[in-house]
Amino acid sequence: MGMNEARAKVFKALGHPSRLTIVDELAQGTRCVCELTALVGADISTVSKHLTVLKSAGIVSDERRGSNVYYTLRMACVSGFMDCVDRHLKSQATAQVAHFEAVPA
Amino acid sequence: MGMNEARAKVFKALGHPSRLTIVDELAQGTRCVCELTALVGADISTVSKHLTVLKSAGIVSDERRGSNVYYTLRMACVSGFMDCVDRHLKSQATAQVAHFEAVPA
DNA sequence: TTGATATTTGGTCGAATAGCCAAATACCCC
DNA sequence: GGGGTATTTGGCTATTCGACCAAATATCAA
Repeated sequence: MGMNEARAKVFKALGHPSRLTIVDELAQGTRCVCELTALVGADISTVSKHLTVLKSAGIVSDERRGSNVYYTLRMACVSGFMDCVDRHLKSQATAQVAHFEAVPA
Repeated sequence: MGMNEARAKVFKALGHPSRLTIVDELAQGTRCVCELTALVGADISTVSKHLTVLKSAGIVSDERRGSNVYYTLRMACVSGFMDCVDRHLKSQATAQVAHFEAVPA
């Protein structure tokens, strides 16, 4: 797999609202599938597949403990980039407002 | 658009090898569509559509000068995260090798 | 205006994604 | 082993994506 293909796989894995919700939660600590399912609010099989995507991109790891499977965030720097994206989105929103306000009524 | 939907749009836009190639190049400076097309090696209409995706995610901006359109990277922190992803991919590769080597011949 | 170059847009088609349900698997407790 | 809970996997459908080609648009120069 080429350099950019490997990178793209990571970004692609992060490119879904439910998966970002999961990553945000895992940034707080390890969680089991049932907890994440309750959080996301989709079918458990859907959440399981989202977790498979994150895992195969190397963003999370899983570990079975008894009848539960726990997932852990492995790419801590994701949170840092998330902050960067948020700042950017906010500044865009501001620019957008400024643009509208610049149009005479 | 919800918080995580907006974020996801950014990640999704970055989740394609050709678009990462473009972003890497634009990190070096502004480029016209023709330069990026040569770099990516796909049909110019395909590259144009990739640029539309990046632009609508707010990652790049465009500006026409004469008959050319120039694109500029607007989300500088992408490069920082790219480094983080690369470090992660490298450490995974190392772990993978270690895992194989741990298996007796 | 005509012709040439640069870029975007519309159309089509095959591949990939995301969701749900149902079935399979894993583990625990009895 | 059998039943119950947790999770994954397979199958199906609808939607989205990505690539190309062809046509439209924009700019420039003659």
